[in-house]
Amino acid sequence: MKSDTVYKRAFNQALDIIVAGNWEEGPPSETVLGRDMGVSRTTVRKVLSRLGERHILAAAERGRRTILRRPQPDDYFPDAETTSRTQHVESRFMDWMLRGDTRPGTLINELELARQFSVATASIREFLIRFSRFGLIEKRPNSGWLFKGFTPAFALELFEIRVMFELRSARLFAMQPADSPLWVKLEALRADHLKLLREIETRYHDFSDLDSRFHQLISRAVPNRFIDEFYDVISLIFHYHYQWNKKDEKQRNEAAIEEHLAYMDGLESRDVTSVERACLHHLNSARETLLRSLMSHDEFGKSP
Amino acid sequence: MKSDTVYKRAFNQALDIIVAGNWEEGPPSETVLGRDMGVSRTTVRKVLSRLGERHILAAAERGRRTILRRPQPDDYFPDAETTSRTQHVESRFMDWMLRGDTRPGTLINELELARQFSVATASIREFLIRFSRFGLIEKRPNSGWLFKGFTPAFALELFEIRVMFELRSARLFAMQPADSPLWVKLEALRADHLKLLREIETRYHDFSDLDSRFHQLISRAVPNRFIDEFYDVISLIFHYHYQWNKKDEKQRNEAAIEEHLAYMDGLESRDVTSVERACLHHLNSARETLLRSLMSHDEFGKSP
DNA sequence: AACTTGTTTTTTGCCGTTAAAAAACGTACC
DNA sequence: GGTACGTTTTTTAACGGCAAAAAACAAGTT
Repeated sequence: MKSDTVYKRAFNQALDIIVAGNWEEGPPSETVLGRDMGVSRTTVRKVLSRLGERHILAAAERGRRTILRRPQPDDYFPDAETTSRTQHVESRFMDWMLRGDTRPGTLINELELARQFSVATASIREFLIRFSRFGLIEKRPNSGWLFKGFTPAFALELFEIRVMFELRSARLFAMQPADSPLWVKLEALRADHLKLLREIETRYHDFSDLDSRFHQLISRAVPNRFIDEFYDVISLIFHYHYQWNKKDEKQRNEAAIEEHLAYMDGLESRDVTSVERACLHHLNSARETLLRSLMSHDEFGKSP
Repeated sequence: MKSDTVYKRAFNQALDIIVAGNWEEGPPSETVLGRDMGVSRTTVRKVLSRLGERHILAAAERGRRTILRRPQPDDYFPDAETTSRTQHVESRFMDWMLRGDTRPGTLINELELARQFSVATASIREFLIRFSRFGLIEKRPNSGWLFKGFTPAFALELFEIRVMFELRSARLFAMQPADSPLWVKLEALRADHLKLLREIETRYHDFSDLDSRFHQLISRAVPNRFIDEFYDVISLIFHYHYQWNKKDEKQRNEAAIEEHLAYMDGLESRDVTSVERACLHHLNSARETLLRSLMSHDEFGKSP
């Protein structure tokens, strides 16, 4: 059956809101609550009912509920129970693919994965169909899925497209009118970059988030659904890949921040040539990093 | 349960082979047969067994089966029984989307479509997940799918990418060495274009096939899985779209053939500027055609 | 009339199961 | 040892069903 992670996540979220002291006057209406937490009223009512059972919230009295006590750590549902089946399958699969000794050419067996991840085959199937657009697996009808490998060839093809898309978006960004709100956002992002650079010693893994915010800002200046979709591919690849490859993370990120700053200078100069130069410089070094990491994985982690 | 379309298609295919007179000495071994028809031995045996039941093939005698009679039209399974569930859902959905009065912003209901197409919801779900990469629908978790519409905006975004990819591929094609087999293939394709142009009055719908062969040839010169995948999007869109919009088909195709020929001249000149000019000219007119057709559909077919 | 909460209906997400199809296993023949 | 065919096992494709979550409906309140 369907998992109740939506409810459990919403419940934890409600506890956070109470802790933050936002319900001093009692919670807002069910409808408003549902909108704020992004769930249906059905779920809101389930959350409120549990808050009542646990004596955190008093029963409604003349349409007003009051807070009885401050939530404690053990009121929360554990994190493991708040990740949906879909997320679970995704992370297990990425792990299996990136960390396991899965070699290019391997045939993926739905049934086996289902057993291994303890989910139904349908969940695996749906995931694989969704995942197939990332270009790493390919369907063989009435047979399994072919794993094509997270290989240098994959990285090169990915970056060929990425360069085309990013150059296009960077050029269009530089052509935005001076009063566009994008420039303000870019300045804010520059400030975040500078801040992170000062605190690089301790906060260097926060770069990954900054990186995706930066590239999203550029590419969303003039949106195109196919480019947006492609960025989902990039994000997922980098998300899992960097979770696995921590080597030289600090140096890599420090260098990338400098490249981003130069890239921003280029954009603000509005000079196409310097935009392109800075953009290419950054993407080339990103490609090198990814390639180097794939090679070393091949050499030390996977050879027979 | 699973449909037996694989078997039925294979059976019809076997009848064709017999009619073509290729089994005069009896059929080859089950293994070879399976490889040739692209099915497993299990299916081959089912086919052979039915051929026996219907007295088309005699029982094996000293390892040799012989043909008893020539297959008749009523030996064939009807076409309707040879289309897989997946194909069926695809064509029904495209019809629903393109011909029906489905407006942008409509929420797609899995259950309703399942009932309408008489398939299980899982089949619809899987199709929608696969289809979502075409950028026309978007998932709303725990709710349905949002139909974003086959709108001019969609066509413009599609062509923005198409132009980027095609210019890249055309440039790379023009840079191929003179002894590359691609040039031979291009010449053959040119001949097909000229032939079709001469017989345009009667054979004008054959252009669609020629068009996709031409663009595939160019883009596969230096392959990139993401570009290949994007061409699947283009092919599907054009396949169903032109099935529906027949207006001015002859003139449109005639003009497109001329553009293709100019494009080929550009490629063979190996001059980047002329390649780009011819390529852009063709793509611009293709975009115009699609846009015009979308507009007229909006105006006359769908307005309330 | 817009809002709020209680109740019912519908739809999604997910599992278990079954027939079709593939793959693996076994045996015999040359 | 390789190839051909009979048999068994495994896997995919697709259905029906059930709990979670959303959506629709209903009635009461301000």
